[in-house]
This record gives sequence, C-alpha cells and structure tokens, in this order.
Amino acid sequence: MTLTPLAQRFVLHFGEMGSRWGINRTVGQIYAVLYVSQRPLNADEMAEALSFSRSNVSMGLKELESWRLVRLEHQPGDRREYYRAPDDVWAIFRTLAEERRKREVDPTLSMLRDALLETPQGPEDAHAQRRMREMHDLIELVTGWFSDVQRLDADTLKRLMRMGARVQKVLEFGDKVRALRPARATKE
Amino acid sequence: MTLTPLAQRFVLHFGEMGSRWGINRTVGQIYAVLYVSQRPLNADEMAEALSFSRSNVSMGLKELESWRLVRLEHQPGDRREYYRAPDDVWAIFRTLAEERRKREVDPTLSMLRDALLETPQGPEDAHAQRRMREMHDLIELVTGWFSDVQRLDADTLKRLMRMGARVQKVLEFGDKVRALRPARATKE
DNA sequence: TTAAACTTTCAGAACTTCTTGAACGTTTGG
DNA sequence: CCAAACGTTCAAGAAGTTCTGAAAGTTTAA
Repeated sequence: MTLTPLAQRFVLHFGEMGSRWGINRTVGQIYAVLYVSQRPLNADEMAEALSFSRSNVSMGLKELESWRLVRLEHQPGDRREYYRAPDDVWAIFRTLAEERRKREVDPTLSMLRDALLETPQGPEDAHAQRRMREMHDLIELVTGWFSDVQRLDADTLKRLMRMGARVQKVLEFGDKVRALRPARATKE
Repeated sequence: MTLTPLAQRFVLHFGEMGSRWGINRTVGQIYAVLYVSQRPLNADEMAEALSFSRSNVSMGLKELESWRLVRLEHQPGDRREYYRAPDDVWAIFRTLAEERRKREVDPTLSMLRDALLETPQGPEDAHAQRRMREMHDLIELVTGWFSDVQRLDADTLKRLMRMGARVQKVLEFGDKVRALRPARATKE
C-alpha cells in the first residue's frame, strides 16, 4: 500500500503535530492515514504505508483505541482486524475533548478539591488556597459548560458557533424580556 | 525559600500534569510556584524552592515567557529580575488558549488550506480532500467562535457559561421573535 | 490436533529531551 | 576601570521515550 503525495503530506504533518502535544509521531501518522483512507485498513497495510515495524503499528493502534479514536471492524472472509476513523468529524472532536478532559483536567480538579479541604497553615497557605480556589472555579465552570454544550445536537451547536460574539446581543435581549416578566428563580 | 506542604503538593502535581501535555516537568513546577506565590520571585528563590539548577530555572522562565504566562518585574534597589503569574485567571486562560491555537492549530489549518488547493490525482485523493475539507471547516468554525467569544468581557462570558445548555432555549426564543419581524440579512 | 495466519509483548538499541556546571556576557556601584 | 552580582548559553552526561525484531500468544480452518 502506497500513499499519494497529497496523503503523504497530510500524514507527515500529523506526525509533527502529534508530537507537539502529548501524542507521539507514530500514533499521529497512523491516525492520519486512517482518517483520509476511503476504506478501513489492517495493520500490515499501515505498516507498509508508513514504513513502521508491525509491532509499532500494533502499539500505536492500542493507544488510539484507548483514546476511542478508531473503530475496529471485520471483513467477511478475512480474519485480520481492520481499523477506521469515525466519519463524523464532530463526533471525533467530542471524543477528543472528552478524553483530554479525563486525562488532563479531572486529576487536577480533584487535587485542587483535596487541597481546598485542608486547613491553611499561616498566611502563605491562605493565599495559595485562594489562588487554588480561583483555578478550581474556573476549570469547573469551563468544563461544566463544555459538557453541557456538547450535549446539544450538531446543528444547534453549529448555529451557536456561527453566531459567535453576537450571542451577547441575544443574552441582553433575554434580559430585557425577563425584566418585563415576573421574576423566576435562577441559579446564582 | 521553602514551600509549605500544601504548596508542595500543588507544585508536584503541576509538574506531573505539565509533562502529560506538551510542557515539561520543570516548566510546570516553576509556573505552579509562581502561581501560588503571594509576591513575585526571583530565579534564585525558585531554584532553591524547587531544587533545580539555576540554569534550568533560567530556561524554564524563557519558555514561560514565550507562552506569555509570566510577567517580569523589578523591585526598587534590587537589580534581580522578579517574576509573577498574572492575577486574573481568566486572562491566564485566554493566553493559554491563544498560544495553543497559534502553536497547535494554525499550522494545521494552513497545511489543510494548501492541500485543498491542489488538484486531486484520482479518487483516493478526491476522498482525502473531502476529509481534509471537513476537518478544515470544523477547525475554522471552532477556533473562529472561540476567538469571538474570548472578546466578550469576563462577566458576559461567565453568564453564558452558567447558562450552559439552556442557551438552546434562548436561541429558539430568538428564532420565534425573528419570525415575527421583517427578515434581515444574516451571515449563513 | 495441527499448521497457518494473525496479534501482542518485551528487552534492548536508537533516538530525543532534560538537566547541569562551567564559561561567557552584561550591568552596576564604587 | 574593576569587581561583584546577575543572567544566558552550551556541551555533555543523565534520564526518558520510541521503535524494532524475535518470541510468545491466540484464533481459525481443515
């Protein structure tokens, strides 16, 4: 299996970028090749296309599975395992965001929560705790919002995004309307 | 300079997490120590608090400067350089998001744009290009929206976030209102 | 049950990144 | 101008990670 020059470029770029955030070059390239492929690929095909050892591909695929970024499939009359990247780019984005939250954000949040329960020893600690609380609250707000918004269907999400900063207008407008109606309990 | 046990824990955690995404352990710890500190610190103080070599701290600070995450200050009658992390956590969040976009997203976007200008050689390429376009459009939508929203003031942003998924209701409501008024041009 | 066709695991080689002390450069006060 | 006090750079050793081939494990068809 050979890559066209176009796919080649995409794959190489993904390798580079992969190593710029936590994922390694190999894993990035494997994902890229799956992402642009028209049909699911088996491990040997990937190894050939990327000139990696078979075992390297195997490890890369395990990593991608742990991120839930690839799907395993079987073809009738062939017992090799075929992999593909999901079609829906929004779904990919969601998965990525969720996994990163789990790995990069949740542990911090729980460390912060623990630290905030302790009794501060002296004014240094009191200040440190204030700072930690600020960080904690920000992270909680942002991630909570993110997970709320992710539950919206793709169309609503797109509309919201295309609206961009104009959302402010809508909020203000909502305020005016609310001012004219009897007050209702709102969260904070 | 010595860290309290509380600060110690925070700093160690940040070191770990730092290496989980692109940044290295040292840099993470330096940032953490600045973040919780009540007053700006000079390089020697950080080196002592963290038991790093002076040169390691110097390099870490350069890295943090390149991310625009620390501020350099001077104290009267002292020619050492003092560093602090900005007070406003929202500002920190913004800076981080912007820098990550610059480093991790923009290069991909421009690679995709280039690739999309080429004439596809055969159906493989045509498919690869369709996939790249999907990715390109998604990234553009998300980052565009992000930069729009970042321009809102912190209060509006907080309200928007606290609203969470209920924003959908507001959008629907807006639709109804719009239906009752003469149409106006909207950006698709 | 066996052999063929796959996949996974693992120890160590190859490679990359990190960390340090030493050397070098710059600024300041005397 | 000098010496002290800083900050930066760099080469090289230490530490960490990635990648490979060989070996072991698993599944299937006959």
